[in-house]
Formats: sequence, C-alpha cells, structure tokens
Amino acid sequence: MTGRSTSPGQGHKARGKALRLHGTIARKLGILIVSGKYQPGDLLGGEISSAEQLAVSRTAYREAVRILAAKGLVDARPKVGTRVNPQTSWHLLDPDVLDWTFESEPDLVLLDSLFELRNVVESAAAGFAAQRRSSVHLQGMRTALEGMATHTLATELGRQADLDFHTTLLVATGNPFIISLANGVRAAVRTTTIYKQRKQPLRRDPLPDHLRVFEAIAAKEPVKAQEAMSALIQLARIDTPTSKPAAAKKGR
Amino acid sequence: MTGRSTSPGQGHKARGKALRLHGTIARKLGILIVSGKYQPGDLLGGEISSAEQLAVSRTAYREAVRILAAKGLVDARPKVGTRVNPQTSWHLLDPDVLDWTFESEPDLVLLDSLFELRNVVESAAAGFAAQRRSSVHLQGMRTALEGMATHTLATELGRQADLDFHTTLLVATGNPFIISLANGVRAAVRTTTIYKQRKQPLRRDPLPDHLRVFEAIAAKEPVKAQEAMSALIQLARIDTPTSKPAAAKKGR
DNA sequence: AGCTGACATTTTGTCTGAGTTAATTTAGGA
DNA sequence: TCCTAAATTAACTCAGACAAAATGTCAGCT
Repeated sequence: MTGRSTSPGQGHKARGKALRLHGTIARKLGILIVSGKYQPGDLLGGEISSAEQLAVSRTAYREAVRILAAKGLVDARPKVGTRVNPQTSWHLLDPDVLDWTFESEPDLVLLDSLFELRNVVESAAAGFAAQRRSSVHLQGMRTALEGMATHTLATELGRQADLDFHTTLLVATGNPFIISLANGVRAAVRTTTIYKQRKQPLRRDPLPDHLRVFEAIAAKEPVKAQEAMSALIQLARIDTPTSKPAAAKKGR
Repeated sequence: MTGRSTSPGQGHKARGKALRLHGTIARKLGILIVSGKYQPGDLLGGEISSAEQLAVSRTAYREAVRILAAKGLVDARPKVGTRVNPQTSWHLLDPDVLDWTFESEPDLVLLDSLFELRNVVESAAAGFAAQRRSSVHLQGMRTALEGMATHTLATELGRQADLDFHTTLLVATGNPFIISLANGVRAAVRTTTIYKQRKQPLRRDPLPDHLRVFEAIAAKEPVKAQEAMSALIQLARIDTPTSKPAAAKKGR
C-alpha cells in the first residue's frame, strides 16, 4: 500500500464543512470497506499499528473507527480486534455510506437498486402528499415550479428550485421517516448522476413531468400523483447513462 | 446524578454486545436529543464541563459525540461548540436513532409514520420478491412458515421463524437497500410492539396472512403479493395497542 | 480422558494533560 | 463604510500510561 494516491483535496464534498482528521480517516477506511478492499470478516489490524501506518495518533484513528462502527460497518471488541461486519449489518442508507459507496465505484446494479427504492418511496410520498398537502405546501411547490421554469436545470438556481419542489412535496407527507429517507437517497442519486449533466446538456425537459405530479397533488388525486411521480423517476433513470464511462478502473 | 448508576443491565438490547462507556454516553445523549430535552440549535456545553458532569473522561465523551455526529444528531466545530442539528439532518432510520426514539417516548404519531413507511417498502418488497424469487428463496420461506406453524409466535423459536420468513423475502428482492431499510424498520417496530405480546396472548393468528403472501410469491404474482403483504402489515398495526403502557419504565 | 476453574495474554477501552488548529469576534486601518 | 488582522475560544490532535474485557491455556479435579 504505498500510494497514498488520493490528493488531499477532499474539496468535492458539497454538503459538509471541511472534514477533520478523524473524518478523513473514517472516509478513507469506509471507502476501503464498501469497495470490498476490506472484506467482511477481515480484521483492521491493531490500533497502534493502523494508526501509525496512517500517520495519525491513536485518538484520531479510534474516533474514525467509532464513526464506522456507528454506521454498522465494523465492530470493535477487546482481544478480538476491529472486524468488518457482514454487508447486512451496514447502514446502507446512511448518507455517508451512500456517498462512499458511489464514490468508489458507481456500480450500475447498485444504482438501479437505489433508483428502485427511490421509485417506491417517492411515488408513495406523492400519493400521501396528494392526500395531506395544505395550501401552503401547494403554494411552495408552485413557486418552486416557477423557479424551475424561469431558470432551468442548467443553472444552480434552477436545480435549487427542483430540490425545493421535491423537498416541499416530502414535507407535505407529514412523515418524517419518508422525508429523511427520500432526501438522503435523492442526494446520493444526484451526486452519482451529476456526470450526466456534463455529458449532454439534458435529454428531455423535466418540467412537464413535474407539472403532472403537481396537478395531481393539487387535485388531491393520490393515485394519479403516484403514477406521475413514478413516471418522473423512471424517466430520470433513463436519462442516467447506463454505460459506465469506461474510465472506471476498478482494479486500482 | 451521582452514581455511575447504570447497573450493567442494559440487557434489553438484543442485537449488540454490552455497551462500552462511550456507547452508554452516546445513548444517553442521543435519547436526550431525540426526546427533545435538547432542542435543535442548542449547544451541548464544552467538552471539559460536559465530560466531568457525566463523570467520564474527555476521551469517552468525545467518542460519544463522534457517534452522535455520525448519525446526524449533532455537529461539532471548533470555536462554536457541539450543536444539536435540526431534525431534518437526523438519520431517523439509523437503527440506534430509531431505538432511542421509541425508547424515550413511544410517540404514537411517529409509530404510525413508521408503520406507513414499512407498509410502503415491505409491500413493494413482496412484489419484487414475487418477480425475482428463486426456488431456494421459496424453500426458505416455506421452511420458515412451517416453523411458525409448529412453534407459535408465543415461543422464541416461532418468532425466529417469523423473522426468517420476512428476511428471506427481503433477500429475494435482490435489493440491498430495501433489505437494509426494512430490516431496521421492522426491528424498531418489533421492539416497540413487544409489549403487545405480553398484554394479550395474540389477537389473531398471523399465519393465514403469511400464507397468502407466500402463495402469491410462489405463483409469481406481484400485485397479489403486494396486496397480501400490505394487508398483513396493516393488521399488525391494528394489533398494536394504541395506548402506551404506562408501566413502560425499564430500569432507571 | 474429559471437564472445570484460575491465570496469562492480547486488544480495545479509558484516563490525563499538553499543545494545535479552526472559526468567530474584535480591533485596526484604508 | 468596508476590508483586514489579531485575539479569543472552542474543538482537534497528540502522547503515553493504566484498566478492563475476551480469549486461550493449563493445572487440577472428577
């Protein structure tokens, strides 16, 4: 393991403040785990040796392990060591784990699985929103749609409006778990599909799809809203390039 | 708060090994947060004062905070302090957060929200399983159902068989995210509704409901499977007492 | 021979105290 | 008035020692 390859610039992490040392170590180890470099059942090596191998203090290393353990990736026990858990124990929907998963290698099968879950959850969310939305929610969604129309998804403002639309819709469900879940999933999908924005400007105009969802919710028609949202998400998946940009070297 | 009180008996935590000190602190603080004792925006007080107030070293306290931060509950930054995040940042579906949430106060509205999500996800899962299950999956579910029939949900073996059924069904979906999510949610619901097993022996025999799900999956009929699972879950919700058992004090 | 209990060992866990770094506040200057 | 630099304060990082826990080992007993 000579290469400390990763240039220190972890600058691409939009949502958090700059990572501290323990966060950096946790991220590094987390990626090694979710990418399979460390297999479930493997030991991570003693604290002392691991810490000095990473050129950090035992404190920083331990706090990193604590983070990984909090996300279900590892389990640390005296005399045994720190062991990588089976994948069934991982908190796959944790935002960081999701991030690490799609950072390391944008596995297309996994991406499909994520879209599948998003479809299930957000479609249902649209249905609930159609039943429970208040006029305030409706107004918020309308404003967001107008924002999407004037700016477009090509601008940051437009993307923010898109985000606002979906967020407001989720809030309208009144279900905090659905909000938490869908927000995280969508963020991960967004991160992954950010490449597409770069390749082709945009294959389709997403506004009509959003409008259909909005109108169904405004009319309080859950089934229609559900179907419209499902269509929207499936079209988004189609717009996602299913060919991995060949540059994806998995073998290090 | 003098004592180092905690008699070791945190025994109700079935899934983990005994908590260490940092885990205990994280749990304690986590419960304070999700229960609203600490409000979003509040500061947790300096490391030194907080640590000595809890009668632990700064190391243990810091590792506890690291755990909470990993679950999105707090955010620690130099000069600012450790601040409780807004609820939208919490990883509500994290198993520990879920545990803490329903440990502190079994909020009925929240419980309904959780059941709602479970209904959405697990019903969809049944549908996917009906499309994708292999004969091995089918055999596993059959065995589990037989186990439920011979033992009953009154015995530990029977409950294990019930768990096996649902787990195998989830595995049959082939979607790791759905597996991760549904497993966690069901565990939380199970923990919460464990009281019901005690109050009345069982209001209904859940076996027929499970059989309907099984048969739909065996017949590869997604819609039927989905409906059957939805019915099963809604009936489970009905069986859940909507009055909180005031005796819910466990130790302490 | 096989089992039971004490002990020895290894690894994480916890503690202490010092020094460092980052973000905010304040003061200074253009 | 606005921008820049120092002071402040909190978390962050480090180092090294000791404690506790889980495992493995071996003597002693049945």
